[in-house]
Amino acid sequence: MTARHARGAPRRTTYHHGDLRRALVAAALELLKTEGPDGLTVRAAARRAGVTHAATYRHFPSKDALLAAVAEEGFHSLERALRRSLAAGRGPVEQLQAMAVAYVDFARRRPASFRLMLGPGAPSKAAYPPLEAAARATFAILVEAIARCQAQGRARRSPAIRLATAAWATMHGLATLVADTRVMQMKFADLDPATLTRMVMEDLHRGLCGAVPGSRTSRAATSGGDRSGS
Amino acid sequence: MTARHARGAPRRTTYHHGDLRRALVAAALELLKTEGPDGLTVRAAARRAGVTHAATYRHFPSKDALLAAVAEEGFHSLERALRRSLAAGRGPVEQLQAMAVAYVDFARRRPASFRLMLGPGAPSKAAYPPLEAAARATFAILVEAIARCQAQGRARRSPAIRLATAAWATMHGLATLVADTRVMQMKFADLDPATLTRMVMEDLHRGLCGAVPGSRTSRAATSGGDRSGS
DNA sequence: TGAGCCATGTGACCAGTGGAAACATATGCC
DNA sequence: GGCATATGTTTCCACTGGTCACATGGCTCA
Repeated sequence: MTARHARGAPRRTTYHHGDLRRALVAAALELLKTEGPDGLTVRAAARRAGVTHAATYRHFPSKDALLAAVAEEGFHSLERALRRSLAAGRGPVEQLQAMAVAYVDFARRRPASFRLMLGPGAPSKAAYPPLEAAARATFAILVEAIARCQAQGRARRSPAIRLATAAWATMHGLATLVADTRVMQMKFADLDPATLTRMVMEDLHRGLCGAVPGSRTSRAATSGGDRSGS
Repeated sequence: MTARHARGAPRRTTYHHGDLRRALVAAALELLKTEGPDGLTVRAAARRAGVTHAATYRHFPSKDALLAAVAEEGFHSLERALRRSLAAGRGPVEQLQAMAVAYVDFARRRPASFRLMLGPGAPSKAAYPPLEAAARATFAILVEAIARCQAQGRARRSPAIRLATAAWATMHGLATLVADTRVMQMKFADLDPATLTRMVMEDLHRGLCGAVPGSRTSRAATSGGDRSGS
């Protein structure tokens, strides 16, 4: 029997597929969304594309390479989402907030993709230049937004990289928490992620303790805060 | 041939192992540290314990259960580390900072364990009550530290859970970035993680933009930031 | 002291995985 | 028209997590 085509795979009449590479990436992405990371196997993707699993290796040297292509697609999606969100905010600070919301929302909507792109098992960007490029382009938007915030004049003497790291770590941490719902131990589950993100970014922006007009200015924190005795 | 004992596994003379369960967890942990997550297979762990892979299933119903035991051990380690760090700081804010450093440092020292405990593929805590308990005990330390910060009087009107989330998201985000070194795109790699963590937590504490005496107060951010149009 | 139960370990097996190699087919270029 | 070559198929491999029948021997109890 030839090419046992699984359900969903349009019966192929021609011997050659035509655009198998794209089809494989699409199939893999679909599997990732519907079945999760464990469901994404080379064989399943090939089956879905109506092709033998070995055919995959004509287009990708390894499973990792296929994953890299899927991750790349994910970065493009994320980049588009970030750009869209950017249009919403008026000032740079609002823009950064909106981007954080979009970032976290991406992690919520497509957790498996998010993990594939930024999680532990992610394909090495060094090994796949296009993936690296896609990732870089995506993060550039973020970095620029942060830079604009600083340019706005409210940045402290801290070097840019430091503030950027704080912002990036915070939103990435939130996104990770949201993507891996199982870590939702601190019961903020009743808040929708967008609201949560907006709040946390606001906290980050204002600072955890100080900066509330009317409240006592946080002197202890600003000057040599370290040695404030117990 | 009986019990092909791999290198490192002490030749067993007795038929029964004696304490196989513990040995398996230790072997798995060791594999995790040395070979990474991919190297941690049931068969490899069993081999290292000087036992057939099937013997594993006398003590753990599945690989996942073994992983859960390893993760549990990880939480105990993390808990000890956090408690130690706690002793270092004088005030509650310094304590929180120290704990963040310890948390991130754990992620750096034992990235594979960290991922197993808190990453995407982590065993479901619902399925393994001891694991859940260990995790809960660990996070309790964190939550208490944050609560102490608030009790200190510098907390804003924000509900506790909100500030805790911000702090937790930030340090977890940092730890994640550190554990998955591949994401180190924003080139802060030249900073050692501890310094980086201390800095970021300080930023979180002070706020990204405000709280600098002499600079303009961030009016725009404090009032009605939420209902920015569209 | 002895018998046997039963926890524990073994060996053989299964389906499924990622990957390699040899073979088959069709497409496009000369 | 003919053939090189890109693309897909078959078949095989080592390995994985998991199951099952069987082997072993430490423990309890008569």
